[in-house]
Amino acid sequence: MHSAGLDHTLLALADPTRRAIIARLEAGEARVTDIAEPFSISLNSVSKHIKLLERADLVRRRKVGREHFLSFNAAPLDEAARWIEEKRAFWTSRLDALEQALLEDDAKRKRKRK
Amino acid sequence: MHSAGLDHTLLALADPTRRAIIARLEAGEARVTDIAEPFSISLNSVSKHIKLLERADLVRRRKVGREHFLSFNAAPLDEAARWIEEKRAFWTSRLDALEQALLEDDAKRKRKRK
DNA sequence: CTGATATTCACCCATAAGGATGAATATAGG
DNA sequence: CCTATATTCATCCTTATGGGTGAATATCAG
Repeated sequence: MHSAGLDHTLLALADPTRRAIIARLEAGEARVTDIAEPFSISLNSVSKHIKLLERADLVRRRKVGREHFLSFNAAPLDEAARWIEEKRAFWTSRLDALEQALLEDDAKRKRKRK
Repeated sequence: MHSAGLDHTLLALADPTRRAIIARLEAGEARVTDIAEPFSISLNSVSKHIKLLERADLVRRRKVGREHFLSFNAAPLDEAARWIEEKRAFWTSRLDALEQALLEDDAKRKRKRK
């Protein structure tokens, strides 16, 4: 299976703290300390969340001296979006088919009634 | 935070076995045994995977006698797709801005050269 | 060199995931 | 009633999350 990347991406997104970190990075690069500031958890815990995000390649790290600047990388979202949209498309077509069936049924009833 | 649903949805999707189960359900309703058949893991393990999918409301159960018919419910995908697409959109606009900057830079260089 | 700052590393803890096995429950079919 | 089938429940094991604390490392500022 070619799904390890997708596994890591979806798992990384399946946590509110990590989604908040990503949202924070939309405002631009940030250091670990900056990212940790709004959260009530320890700096260490945030560091671990960042590690999971890096494993999924959703976050990139640029070291300058003792500071680590993190940035968001949206590329892995493509595969995730593709998978989800494929399932949604399938379901939409299903619903369309159901609607079609209902319309045909309706038409049949009308024909009978006349 | 209103994210428990999203947490469950993304976590449920972050496993190849569960994604395969969903793919299987595209072919229509299936019993637990039917779903477990292609996998090399125990029936019990599959039962647990289904439970996670049900927690995320991605799978619905219809009991008929001793048989449980599972079906796919795409509704939770909407919220997941919305979140991901929002981040992708942000990033796309970013890339557009970068491209714009590069084009302007290019134009400037051309002007200088003439 | 010394002290402060930025991060991680090494552990510890609790809980959950993912797997297995064996027993329990419910129902279908003689 | 009896047996086979469909599924779950109760455990157990291993590994991974998500959190914490304290020490180690690296770098900046005097």
